[in-house]
Amino acid sequence: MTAHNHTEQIPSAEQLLLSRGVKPTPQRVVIAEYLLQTESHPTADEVLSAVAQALPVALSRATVYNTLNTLKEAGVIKEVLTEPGRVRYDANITHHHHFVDVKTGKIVDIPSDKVEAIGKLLGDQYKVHGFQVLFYGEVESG
Amino acid sequence: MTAHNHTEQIPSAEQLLLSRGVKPTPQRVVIAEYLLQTESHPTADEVLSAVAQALPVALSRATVYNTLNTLKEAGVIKEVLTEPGRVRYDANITHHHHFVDVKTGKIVDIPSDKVEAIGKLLGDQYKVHGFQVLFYGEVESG
DNA sequence: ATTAGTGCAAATCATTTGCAATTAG
DNA sequence: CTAATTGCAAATGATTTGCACTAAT
Repeated sequence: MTAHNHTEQIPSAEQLLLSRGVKPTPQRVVIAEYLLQTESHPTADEVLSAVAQALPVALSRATVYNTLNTLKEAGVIKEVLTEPGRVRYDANITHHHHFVDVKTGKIVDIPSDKVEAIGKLLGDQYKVHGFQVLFYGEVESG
Repeated sequence: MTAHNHTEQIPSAEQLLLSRGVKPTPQRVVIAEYLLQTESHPTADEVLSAVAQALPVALSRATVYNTLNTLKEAGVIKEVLTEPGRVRYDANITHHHHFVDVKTGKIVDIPSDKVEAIGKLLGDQYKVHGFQVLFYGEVESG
């Protein structure tokens, strides 16, 4: 039950970009909208093909990369490293972790509070600024 | 106080390869030896330049990649993903985690038992086969 | 007009692959 | 001789960059 009624509480992608100091060009808005509504942790290429589809505007590969980097630097999205050779993106910028379903390859967000305790497990010779957990396993379909 | 006396308890790289069913060619032995004695989590390129140095044998980039893949598949080494775009390698094949020192970029191994508890933190809708923690912070120099 | 942003094509970087030459059994 | 391994160079895939073009102030 996530918020997608008609009385739209979610800030528009455009407002989000503005609030982060990123000029909301049509390309950027479309990419941000796509990332905000998917849970698929897409690569740059996946963003391009998904967005090239229902396309209200032309979009080049270079712009996808530019935009992803701009959004990342502005804190609108995060990089996710799960496999060698490609970067995935996630519009969930809350501190959280990932679970890779080894059967389907699906990547599921795991909220931070589930694994919060981790930050305290290392001795005090380590100052932990943050951490990132990548789980591998299977998610119950039900 | 790790084992590096002269009464060498450590199996030779050659024996290690044999025990894993990998034919110990000179190139493979040299690469394995290098990985076994470093804690630097090198990339393929770093392996190449390090080994090209004190070189008892010629070595091409392709062979470095071939060997790293062979050793990985044989379970002699592990991949470590800490940054986009490149793979690092670790001859520590015990189940463990990593700590990236944000000041120096150094990557330190964290033994599994320090964070063991993590596997149990998710609810039972997740069957956790394994997990990988990447810490960011600072290590006390002392 | 000036500046930021886009798109194309070329460049770069890490990695892989095809294939001929080399080595080991 | 046969099979596996190496090395070179070309190919590939992801990402970046140079630069001319366009849009917005």
